[in-house]
Amino acid sequence: MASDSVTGTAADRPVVTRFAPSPTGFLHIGGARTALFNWLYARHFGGKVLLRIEDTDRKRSTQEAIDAILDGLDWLGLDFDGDTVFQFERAARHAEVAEKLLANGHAYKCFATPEDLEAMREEQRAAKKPLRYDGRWRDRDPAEAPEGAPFVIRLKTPQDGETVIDDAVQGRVTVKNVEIDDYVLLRGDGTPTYMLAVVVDDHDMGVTHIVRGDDHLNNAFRQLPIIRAMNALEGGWPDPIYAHIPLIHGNDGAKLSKRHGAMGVDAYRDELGILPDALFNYLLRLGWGHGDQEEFTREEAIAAFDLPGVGKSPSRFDMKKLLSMNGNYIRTADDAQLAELIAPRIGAAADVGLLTQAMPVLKTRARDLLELADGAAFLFKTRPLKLTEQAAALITPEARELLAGISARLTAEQDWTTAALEANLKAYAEDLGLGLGKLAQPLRAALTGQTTSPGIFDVLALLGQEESLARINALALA
RNA sequence: GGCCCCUUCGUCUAGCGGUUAGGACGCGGCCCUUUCACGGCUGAAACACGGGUUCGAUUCCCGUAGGGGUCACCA
Repeated sequence: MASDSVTGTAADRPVVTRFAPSPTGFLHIGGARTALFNWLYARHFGGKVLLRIEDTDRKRSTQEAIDAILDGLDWLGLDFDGDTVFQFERAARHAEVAEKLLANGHAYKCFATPEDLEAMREEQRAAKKPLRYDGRWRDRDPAEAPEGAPFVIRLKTPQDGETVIDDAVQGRVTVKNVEIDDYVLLRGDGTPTYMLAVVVDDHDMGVTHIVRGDDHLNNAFRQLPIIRAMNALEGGWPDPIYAHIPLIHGNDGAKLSKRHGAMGVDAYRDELGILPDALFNYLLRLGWGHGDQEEFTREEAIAAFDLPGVGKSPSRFDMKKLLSMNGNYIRTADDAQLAELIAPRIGAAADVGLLTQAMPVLKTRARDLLELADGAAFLFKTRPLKLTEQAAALITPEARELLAGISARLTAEQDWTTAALEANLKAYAEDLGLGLGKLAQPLRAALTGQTTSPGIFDVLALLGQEESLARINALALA
């Protein structure tokens, strides 16, 4: 079973997961899915999900990015427990741990300059040897360093044996300890590196399960020695359970490009008109499966989600499928809510009441909010309507004559309902010995300016008698 | 290059020694139909390759190939 199951202790504690983005940009698709999986896992087991902003890179971290990430998470409906932790504020605690490691022989001062190290790497490259710190100060007496020379603190990692991680997603992974070099814990200016900060914060926050992208799998082997050293020193530092989830690639198999996932989730909302539930569901199914089920409510997702269902191979982002799923969600979404969502996209003329009324026939025709707004636009067009090229082509002299006939009948129509309108015009078509299509298409062009629209009787009913007749008469033969 | 990970239809996935290899997106056809959609039915489409293990491999093991990740005083 488990190698030296220090992991057993973390498994016995109530689940605590965390999402730890670095605020150097928006919340992208990969980050959103990592957040989602952490959230789902904690919710499934009745545990907690914590949020930590990894802002120790002062040059690249921005408030805008923090706001964008928080906003994106909120939009997706992912809520976090406890207060948000800002990593930079904890620098003193990180340094404290580094000092403790140093004082107890688990770390040491390294006086090598960046130039020394670059030269070292250059040699290694030339010799085609692995690039890694060679431990030149590991066993050297600090007294040999020039007086007052700057130094960093490096972790003294084990040199023999191997480290085994039973990853909840990747399975058992083994790395020889010689592969892990003595990396930097505390920089020359006394600030902590990421490698130190994550470990200390995860411990202090009580994180039991670390669910993150598998680009961090190698890091786990570097972080474990800190945990083990601290555990040896003061106890209470059990190995966490690791779950390294595969990354998401673009649909060409390469890294996410600007066209797809590299956009922030806010762009999915604002520029693509994606519903949060749809993105939630799509992301859930990207890299995770549960039998044949494709659609999940949040409750179902929480009930069904677990790590064994996460696949081990990277997945490609497929916009087509996202759109298809989004269309499914639009079709089942509340009419009034959809109306509120698209009204701003239509403009000042938009009327939420009318939009809500029209929504049942509009929403089967859209996969995203932009299409939905486009589809609704005819309702608010002002006369004279601008016809599309295809629509204009339908308005032949014969069609104008038909429109005149239709106008006469509809002017006399007392019962302006879809059913009555349908009966009326079908009878008319029959009287003329024409297929309904012969009437419907010119009528559609006159009413909407387009060749495609919801059912023609729905359009008439929605537009109302007065507006419908005005649009028809504008093109009917006088 | 070293190390680590991955490999079922084009894509997301189900499968956890014996299945006509299932579903979804996309694609083709048919039906519905006033257009476009929706919906229904239906078709084409996959176990990367080579060795083992086994009565039997998509499934277990080892290679090969391909893909990805990672090698900072960045996170």
